Amino acid sequence: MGRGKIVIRRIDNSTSRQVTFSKRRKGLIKKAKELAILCDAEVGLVIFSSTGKLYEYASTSMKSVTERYNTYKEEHQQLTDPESEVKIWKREAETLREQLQNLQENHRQLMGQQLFGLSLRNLQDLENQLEMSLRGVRMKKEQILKDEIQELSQKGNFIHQENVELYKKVNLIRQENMQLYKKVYGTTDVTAASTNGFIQYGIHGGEDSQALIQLQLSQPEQQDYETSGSATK
Amino acid sequence: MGRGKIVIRRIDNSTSRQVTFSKRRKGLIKKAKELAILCDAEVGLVIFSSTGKLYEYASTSMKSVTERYNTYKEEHQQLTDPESEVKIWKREAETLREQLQNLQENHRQLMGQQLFGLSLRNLQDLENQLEMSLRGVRMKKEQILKDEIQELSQKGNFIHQENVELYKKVNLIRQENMQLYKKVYGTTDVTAASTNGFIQYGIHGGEDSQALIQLQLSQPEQQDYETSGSATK
DNA sequence: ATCTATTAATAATA
DNA sequence: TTATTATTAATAGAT
Repeated sequence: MGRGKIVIRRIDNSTSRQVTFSKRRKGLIKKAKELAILCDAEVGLVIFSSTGKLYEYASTSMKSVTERYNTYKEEHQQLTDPESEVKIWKREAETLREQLQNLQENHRQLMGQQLFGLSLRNLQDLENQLEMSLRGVRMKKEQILKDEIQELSQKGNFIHQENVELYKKVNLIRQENMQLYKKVYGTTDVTAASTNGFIQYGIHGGEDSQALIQLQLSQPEQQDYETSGSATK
Repeated sequence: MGRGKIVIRRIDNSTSRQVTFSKRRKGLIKKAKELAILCDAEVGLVIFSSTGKLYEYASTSMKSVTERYNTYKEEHQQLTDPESEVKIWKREAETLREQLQNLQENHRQLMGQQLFGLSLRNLQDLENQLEMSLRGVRMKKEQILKDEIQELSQKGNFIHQENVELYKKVNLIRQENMQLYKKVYGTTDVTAASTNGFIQYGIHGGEDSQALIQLQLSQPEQQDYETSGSATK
């Protein structure tokens, strides 16, 4: 899965080996995590690099894994030290672990799982909670979309305004042109002028000019789309 | 890297979870082996499935890995007791605290709070999750209600049956009564008997008796309402 | 570290 | 479990 196929044997080049180790170690630990989460498994992983450095991952804790492993293997080992500060930290860990478990149960139920022991009342509460959550999420979603729309709208208005200014200038210049035209050819040939559409381009030029402006506005918006990086992966 | 993208969260469907576990476990162990060989590393991997089955891999041996692991921990934390074990427990607490915080954030979001940093895509996922949860809760609720209805229905049928039996007995006794009546007053006065409605109460007494029975059945159900202690609390 | 062309893993499906 | 295959994910090699 790289620029070329490789054979699975010790990489001789020390640098390459180091680099590959770094990449693959990361990948391995990622996959170990995914397995633990996806399949609700308890995973422990220990890696010593060829230089003797230790890397480890445990879905619960390495202690938990090794203890379970040893129990599973029907062996026993106990290492405890009655140091007082140790006890304090053990208790701290225990407290946290309890909180974690409570939250996990709650969490599962919010995820629609583990609904076994629940009464109708509990389920009703859960349903209400989920509906409220959903409302919150949807409101936030709409908010984002509305903000985006507003931003675009503002930009649109700004550009529209710019265009109006430009049209004013164009009109002025055209009027100047008409004046010059008169001076050069003598009498006013209004029909010729209006046929060229000069007078049409006023600020109060009616519905057509408005439509024209809108049409021109719709083009250059793309560049400023930065909200919600949905394509960012 | 399959037919579709997946989110890394516990797979609900038990069969899918089993299949995925089987595949990914194989993949993980393969990659652990490759890392050990390619990079000359010592690797130990322990996996407990959600059903409690143990799978393991060790590039050398699990004994070697755990021993080296423990040695490393001891060395790296400068011998044992006084401050080092405290550090271990501090780290343990830290790990748990992190897990707790992750779960808490996730939890808050499931509760519809703390939606600030979320992209449209994240919100969409959340919304989907909440909708799925809601479906689960509602299904469970319906299940309970259906079960209750079925239970009541069964009890109803049972009591109905009892009533049918009782009516048979009543009819028999009435017929006996009629016999006695005859014996006492001589000739058969059928009109008097039927006017009292005796013969009407047969097992094949027609639609009316059925309706009557139904009516009487609808009363004494209350006492057996014990599912879902909605009023318990 | 970062960037991609490629290979490898695997999700969905049967 | 195994096999197939369309896709995604990992990563080898290069920068």
